[in-house]
Amino acid sequence: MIRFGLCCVFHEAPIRFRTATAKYVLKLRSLNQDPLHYLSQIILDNLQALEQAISYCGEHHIGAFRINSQFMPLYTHPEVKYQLKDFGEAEIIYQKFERCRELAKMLGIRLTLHPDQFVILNSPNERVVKASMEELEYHGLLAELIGADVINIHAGGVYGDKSAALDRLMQQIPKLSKRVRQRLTLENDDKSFTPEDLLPVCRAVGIPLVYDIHHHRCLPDQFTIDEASQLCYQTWNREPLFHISSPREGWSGKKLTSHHDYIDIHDFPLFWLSLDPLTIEIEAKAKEVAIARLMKELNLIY
DNA sequence: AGCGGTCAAGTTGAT
DNA sequence: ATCAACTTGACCGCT
Repeated sequence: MIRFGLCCVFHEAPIRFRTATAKYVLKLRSLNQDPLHYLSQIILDNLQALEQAISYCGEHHIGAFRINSQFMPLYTHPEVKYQLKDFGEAEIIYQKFERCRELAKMLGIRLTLHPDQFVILNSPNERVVKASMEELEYHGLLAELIGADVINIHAGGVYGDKSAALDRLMQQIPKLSKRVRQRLTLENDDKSFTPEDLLPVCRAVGIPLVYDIHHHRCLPDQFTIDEASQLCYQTWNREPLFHISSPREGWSGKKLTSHHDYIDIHDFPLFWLSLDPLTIEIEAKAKEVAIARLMKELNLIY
């Protein structure tokens, strides 16, 4: 069984997640107003949106949903930081998390997380590494609360010495909590680290590799797409996860890295359909509309 | 209601 | 030197 995953937001369906800025929260505090109430209201709204998102996926044959890192906004911000138990509405929030977890389980919707570009485990700057570890621990908590089995990150920067950079990455991973390590995955990127670079790291540390075919096309290595797909697939101890996208201006355009509204069917390797099981997250700006079109073009009848 | 300025964080490469 | 890109616009406040 192949399933497609939607990333973070909806294009047409009226389901929206909220965020907050540190500036505004700090302003509330300076005005002696209660920022916790503001933040808990955002989280409650996000929980309602998540429930809607999971239901939508269930109704539209979308098998996975990636949750935005800002689900609990500013959780790790040095000047904001809060804990759920600080909220007056804490019990309701925990109940709604459980409700989302159960709904996703009942509908068979896989939930994933993708911490953003500021999580750099291999930075030479130890403050960056420390902040990254804290951010990952927040994702571990969030993953447990919603029942996500993937926390997917990139390998970080190169800093002029790729193998030293990968060594530093391998040093940091064992320091993470179990609930993060059990979910942590690496992904090949479009500028620095190929599947060839990361496969040995993943094997050594015992974490899976998310294969991003678009990144691999932007930054190829010795492996063909078929070979990389197979090798990445084999790193998984649970249902494998791949990414796909198409370049905004086509493969003859000058910027290959920005995403198109839809997936060009020619960019989709048909042999992926024989990989079972598999989750494919669709990175296309038209979001759920792009998934519907892709499924139709692939003639997948559910 | 609509719109504009603004928003935590790191690294890379295009301009 | 500056800035866009990266998983992604959404936030408040002014008119």
